[in-house]
Amino acid sequence: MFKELNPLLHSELRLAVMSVLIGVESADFVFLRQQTGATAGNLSVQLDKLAKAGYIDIEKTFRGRMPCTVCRITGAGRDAFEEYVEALQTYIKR
Amino acid sequence: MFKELNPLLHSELRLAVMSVLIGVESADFVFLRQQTGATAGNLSVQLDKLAKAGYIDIEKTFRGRMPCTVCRITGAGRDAFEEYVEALQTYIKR
DNA sequence: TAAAGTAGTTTATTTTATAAACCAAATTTT
DNA sequence: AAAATTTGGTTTATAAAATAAACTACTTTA
Repeated sequence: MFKELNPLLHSELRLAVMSVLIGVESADFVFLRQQTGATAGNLSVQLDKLAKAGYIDIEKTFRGRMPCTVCRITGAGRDAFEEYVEALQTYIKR
Repeated sequence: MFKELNPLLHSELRLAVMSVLIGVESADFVFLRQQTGATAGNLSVQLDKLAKAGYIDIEKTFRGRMPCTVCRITGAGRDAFEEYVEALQTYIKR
């Protein structure tokens, strides 16, 4: 009847992040913050969770001496997102 | 960019309940349990939340001497569900 | 009449989401 | 040039949420 919703993606902020990342080659912390409207603390925590799940890669570099966090979606992330959207359809399609 | 997801509907079980109720005139506790696969405790709590939000009406009657809880979606519930689905589109449509 | 099942509710626990507080470096103000 | 502010984050604390476990009350079955 209803497919299970991956709890890692069933979160407003993490879903927004994935939604941004699926459409771009990469996105840095500041860009993700702008797009999602999240606080830095919340974004930092949720990015870590996505990275630990293997859904995104996080590259921490420096631009000059300022930290710069660049994120990319992984293949597993793409798959999980697609599966999540399919599962959602079982709840919302009439 | 992203529309806010109504936190009352952004919950796997409550969303499943609403999804069932939107398609039927009414549904009792046992039917909702079957359709969603939820535990009785969890279902009871989540039904209360939906009722408190005005998204469903709960009628507690008896069938013989056994309790019987009948649920119906309200107009507000229908509206909220529709808005939630629209908000979701901003996250998942490519 | 004891055991098991039905239809739930209440309580307790674990997870989660989120904000607040913090840190280090850079920039701006006085 | 010292002090205050901003930038780009991380860590910690707290409030809210989901969920299961325990419980109640009644009924059916052995």
